Amino acid sequence: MDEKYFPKKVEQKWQRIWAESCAFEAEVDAEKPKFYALEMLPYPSGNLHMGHVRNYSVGDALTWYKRLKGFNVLHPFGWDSFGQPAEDAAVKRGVNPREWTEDNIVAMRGQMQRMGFSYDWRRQMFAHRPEYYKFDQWFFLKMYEMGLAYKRMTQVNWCSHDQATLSNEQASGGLCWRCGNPVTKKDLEQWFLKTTAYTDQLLDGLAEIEAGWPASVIKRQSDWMGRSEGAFVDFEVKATDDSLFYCPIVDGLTSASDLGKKRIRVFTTRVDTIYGANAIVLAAEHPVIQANLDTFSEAVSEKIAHIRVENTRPTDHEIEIEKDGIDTGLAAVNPFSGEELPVWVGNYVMMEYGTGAVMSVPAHDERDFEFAQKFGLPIRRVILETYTIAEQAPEIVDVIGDEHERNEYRSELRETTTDIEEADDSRRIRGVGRETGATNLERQTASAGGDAVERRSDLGMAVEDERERQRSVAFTDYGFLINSGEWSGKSSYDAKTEMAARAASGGFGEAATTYRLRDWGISRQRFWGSPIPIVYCDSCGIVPEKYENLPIRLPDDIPITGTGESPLAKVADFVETQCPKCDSPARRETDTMDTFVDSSWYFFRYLDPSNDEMPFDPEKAAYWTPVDQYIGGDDHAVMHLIYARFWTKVMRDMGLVKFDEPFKRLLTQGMVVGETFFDDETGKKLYHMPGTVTVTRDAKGKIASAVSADGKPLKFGIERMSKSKGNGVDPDEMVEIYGADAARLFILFAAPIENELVWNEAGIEGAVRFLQRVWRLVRKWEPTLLGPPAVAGGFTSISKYAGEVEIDNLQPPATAGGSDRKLRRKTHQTIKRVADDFDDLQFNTPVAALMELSNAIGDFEVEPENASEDEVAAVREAITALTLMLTPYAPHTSEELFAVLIGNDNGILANGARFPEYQEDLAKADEVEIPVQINGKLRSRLMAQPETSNEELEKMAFADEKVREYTDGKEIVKVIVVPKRLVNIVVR
RNA sequence: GCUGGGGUGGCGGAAUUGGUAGACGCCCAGGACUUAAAAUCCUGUGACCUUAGGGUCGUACGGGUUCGAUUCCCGUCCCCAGUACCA
Repeated sequence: MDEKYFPKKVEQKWQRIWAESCAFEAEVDAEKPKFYALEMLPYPSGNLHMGHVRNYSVGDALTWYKRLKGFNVLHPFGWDSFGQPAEDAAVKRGVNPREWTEDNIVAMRGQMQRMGFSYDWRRQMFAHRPEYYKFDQWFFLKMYEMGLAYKRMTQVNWCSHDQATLSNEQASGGLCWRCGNPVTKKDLEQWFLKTTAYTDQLLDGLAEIEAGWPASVIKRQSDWMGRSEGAFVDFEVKATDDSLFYCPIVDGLTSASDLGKKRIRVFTTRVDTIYGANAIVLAAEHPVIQANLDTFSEAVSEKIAHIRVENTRPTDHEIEIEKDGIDTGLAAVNPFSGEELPVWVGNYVMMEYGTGAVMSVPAHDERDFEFAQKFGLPIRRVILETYTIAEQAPEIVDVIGDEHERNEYRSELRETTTDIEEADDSRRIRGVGRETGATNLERQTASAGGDAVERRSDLGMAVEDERERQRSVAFTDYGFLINSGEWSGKSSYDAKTEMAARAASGGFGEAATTYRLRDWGISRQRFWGSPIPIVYCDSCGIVPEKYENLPIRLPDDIPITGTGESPLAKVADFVETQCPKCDSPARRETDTMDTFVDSSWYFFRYLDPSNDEMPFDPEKAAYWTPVDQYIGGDDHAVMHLIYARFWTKVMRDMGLVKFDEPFKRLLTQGMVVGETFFDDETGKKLYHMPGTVTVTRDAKGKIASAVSADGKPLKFGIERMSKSKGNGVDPDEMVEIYGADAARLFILFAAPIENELVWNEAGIEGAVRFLQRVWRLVRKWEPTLLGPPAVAGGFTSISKYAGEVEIDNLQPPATAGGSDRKLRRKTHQTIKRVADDFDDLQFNTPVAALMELSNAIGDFEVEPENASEDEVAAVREAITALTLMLTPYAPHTSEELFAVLIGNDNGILANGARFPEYQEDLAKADEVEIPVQINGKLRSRLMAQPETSNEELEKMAFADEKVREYTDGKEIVKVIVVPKRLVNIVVR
């Protein structure tokens, strides 16, 4: 073995051996448990950035671990290679999108391979190649047959200057990203996939995967789909001149009963507040408004037109839009109270959600409150909060609310009530025998030590102020109904359900559920995507292509200008075709599919990448899928992960797969950010590489000033690392300077995987140092180490490449208690820690454990030349285990060291080696340290056998000199002994 | 605003889920080796006090529960992320 560790040499050697031995190629093998490890596929921008490296380093570490644990691991890679950047490059530089994409893939694959990631490259998929997008089209046709793909009019962002459709990002701020002209909305016919047909399944399925997914992702998906349970309520409309009023009957929005009544339907989640309604507010686009525009006064019509125009303006998220609206002069009757309410148009009501009409209840809804205040509408309170009620009925307090609220009340109730009852309804708790109600302020005063009587008199004013403040905002919680006719006195929470039922039985509404999730618009007026396989025929209409005509190929060479409608529309060869039904001349659809289509099912293509008939063989899918672990950035928490889940459910309904959820477990890794320095004169950004920037820092480690190599002061900040930001560390450079193993080790050690990672150069140097230390250790012991490997589990089954290697199952040395015994204990404790952490998907803490083990080997008192057989055995076991466990972080280095250990250069780790086995009897400590506390303060420590009884420990504690100091002459109140943990003596 | 997640040394972060707070690494300081430097190795490294044995404080802040709280409960402040008038 080389005296020094040369990462580059080692890495190139093992990358070659792995490739030659096809080490990472996996096939279906019913005998072995499978593990499908998947990382989100990248867009081939041309450069790997550190975010990618982090993502693939985690995935690869897990892959190595599972492989060493004996799983048949599938670890594939592919390219999300359709999409806008290729078209932008074509526009800007006149390059061919296909060539540009292919070149980028070649460059990035080279970078990936230099990092040494263990992929089965045979299974690589490319979204932009016809062999793949053929099946995008295949799925589209299937969904069309299933009624899940349909076409309808919708609005797109449109730049009339460039004659181009724009994505929301390209139209941000309401201006075209290219020419800066204002963006308008344009109606276009677009294809949609019916994701809404699966909304409930997508929501309910979250429960199935909840345990394996980050809570934040589950939450965001659930919010995105936005299920709200509530009720529809129909309000009868009255106009001053009824004969002029026209109520179009629109499904779900309005209704006309047999009595000829004209009704507007509102959606509300809080029917219980309906007695507090002061108006009905409609969206400007509401059909009832639009149908009756001529009956309104000119001022009203103008205002409505104005609101409508304002609504189409793309909104800037930062600015809160001021409430606006107008009274139409129409009236509507509250079906519960019989009260007549004015009908308004309001800019805060959206046509796209619910029914485009709301009942305005200012006392109990913040938006309605704001609206009522602005226009001087009456505000009537119909719910009182629980506390106020409690004063009237002091025996029983019902608390209805979320977990947090209930906790808050529960802890207060403990002080003031004799009994707490947890009701069956998990949302409620009930305190019995409560003394008094109290406001927040009173409770705080009380807990600060105020006397009850004094509190009431002295703080009376303050309490009133507090109550007044509460009246000045909308009260949106549940409570008890007042001013609500026959419902007064009821709990509003219960009334909500009962009132919805009343609406249904009275024929003026029903319980209803609405969703935020819309159908998925997949049409893109772009070139670089899968063509939608549809033909328009003058006689047959919309005709799906025949399966045998797939793939509908993209033309090879077409001018791309970035303006005008879909570029494909300009290619006559593409557009002109024959009707698949009647063979007469017809036109092709020229829109292409959203690239999210490609990423919705790519992970199934890996299972069967060259299948020409089907997207994949269902039998192969039955073995490999679902994905056991998916890893990627949380920027895909919503769209991609909902679409992929939707696609899976559709495939299940098509009979291709037999499960509901594609990803059992999801890991979202945090961003990699870097300190970025700006040269003020040139505007250039620099990443802080050694020697390029001199930095001074303040006491907190924050940058105080930065100076470039040539002495110029620089500006600085922290930004996401990427090529486009100009602050990306180039992975190739990392590999060149430090080696791939060190880069991977550092990136996994530096922070928990879900945290943001601030890249710093000193840290990676630490990783190199650690690898060098391990290298030196092995070299130091090398003369004594040759022979069969020395750890149980190390080598059970060995592949054809490496040859058979015997297991050397060491027995614990007879002379327990020496330094060898200590090292063996550390070795086995480490094995347990590392395996447990990997199983928990923790990648930073095992490194610390491995460093400790390596330090322990380094601290071994005996030199190799004087070591006894047992001592050599202990060291050999420790080094063998260390090397094996280091593999997921530094596979090249581990292979090289392992080859030294066993004298076999064939790549044993990649070809059948096993993770070391933890042996409990060896890990067990001979002695444990027992801290002794007096009144909870640490005063002394005892050494004891782990099996020492509680009584014995107590006796030992009292015998301790230091303990005596604190206990002599004191009364012993209590002694707590926690076995193997501690002794706490309470004295007075 | 709302929702979710957080707040532990100079820094990244540990802590068996209620039981010795600060593992491991980085930075920094001192020492050994060297003609010298680099590399390497050793020592120290939460704060304050100290009679050198230790003592006191310390996990954003204020309370509570407990023999014991970074961990559980309540309140306050701050940071990050998501979201945006979703009725």
